[in-house]
Amino acid sequence: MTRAKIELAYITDPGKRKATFKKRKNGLMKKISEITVLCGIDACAVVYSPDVPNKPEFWPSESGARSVISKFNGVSESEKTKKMFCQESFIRQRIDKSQEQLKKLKNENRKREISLLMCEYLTHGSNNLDSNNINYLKDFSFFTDQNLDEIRNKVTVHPAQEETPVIYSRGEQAQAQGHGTNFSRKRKLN
Amino acid sequence: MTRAKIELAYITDPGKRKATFKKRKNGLMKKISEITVLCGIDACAVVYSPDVPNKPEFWPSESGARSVISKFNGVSESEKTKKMFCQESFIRQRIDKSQEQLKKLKNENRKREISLLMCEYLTHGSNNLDSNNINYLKDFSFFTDQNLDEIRNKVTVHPAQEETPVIYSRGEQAQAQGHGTNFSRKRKLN
DNA sequence: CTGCCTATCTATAATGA
DNA sequence: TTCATTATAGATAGGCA
Repeated sequence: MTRAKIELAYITDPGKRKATFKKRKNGLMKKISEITVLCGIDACAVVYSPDVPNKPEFWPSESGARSVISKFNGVSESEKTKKMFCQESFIRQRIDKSQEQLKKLKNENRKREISLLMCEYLTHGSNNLDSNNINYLKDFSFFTDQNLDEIRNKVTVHPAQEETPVIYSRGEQAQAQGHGTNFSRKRKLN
Repeated sequence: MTRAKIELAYITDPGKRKATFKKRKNGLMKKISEITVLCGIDACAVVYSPDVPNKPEFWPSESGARSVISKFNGVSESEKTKKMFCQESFIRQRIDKSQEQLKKLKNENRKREISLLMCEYLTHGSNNLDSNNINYLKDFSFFTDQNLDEIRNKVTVHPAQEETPVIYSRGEQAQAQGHGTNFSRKRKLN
């Protein structure tokens, strides 16, 4: 309870000073917004918080304060801010796009890698399927399943049309030779 | 006597509005000087009086206000700009990195594509090298040259070691069959 | 207008959770 | 440290000179 009359002097106790600052800062903000609304005028306040030397706080808002201040030094800050925001979102879009493209390429790359491995295997027999290659078998079988689904789909929809790459149909053979896995089959989305 | 609770809305009566403005303006000034002294901080307010559109009033003093405002404009703006610049360059770095990775992946992808084509060609003969495939011949030969260089390099440095993929050595045959180009040869950088 | 008055409203210092 | 409380200091709307 405010028993003590405020003595208009610097508050030495840090805790008290901080508390007082917070309360009075809020009060100030309220007063400013009130006079602004009641009297239909422009007004603003700028306060440098203690312990945060370079981060002033403003009322009624930063843009509002900037608007008021720029009135008398003739600079429109809102333009700047807006411009910067646009630039930033543009850059973020570019990043997202690149990342997506990257993802696609990685997948495509993986697919081709597996196909190459298949080709190598079919050309030289199982002696090349050593411990270094065994790690590819899962993907091998997965892509084979995918290709099989694709082929069957094409055969059903366009029975006379055969565009499936040769290597992919070889992949089917390879799987038929006993390298199937329990990978779940996923339909290819065209 | 303040019998009526203040309703936070524009005061339509000019006389009342003016009176309120004057009182509240003084109160505001007092509050600002108080918080300034009590908490040892910099603060200022700028108020545009009604009927005097282009002549704002300042506290704690015009020079004081200008000092605070210039701090506000100068320091906070430059900080912001700096920060934004940092953020922007960080984002640009990410973009560059992504683009570079993209480029590498594209190249790798191309290489594998060509290898696949080689494989297909070797397996089924030249009847598959139709007009759709002819466009790949340049890259085909380019990568073959690259692979040849790589192989020769390895043979020179490690004569007993043979790790070159089979398809690549097949590529050498393919080129020997007469598909060479005038592509400049680039040494592979390990 | 300009101040002053005063009943009431508002802000807030000190305290406790 | 941050909220909620509360009693008191401070601010102020409307009236009046």
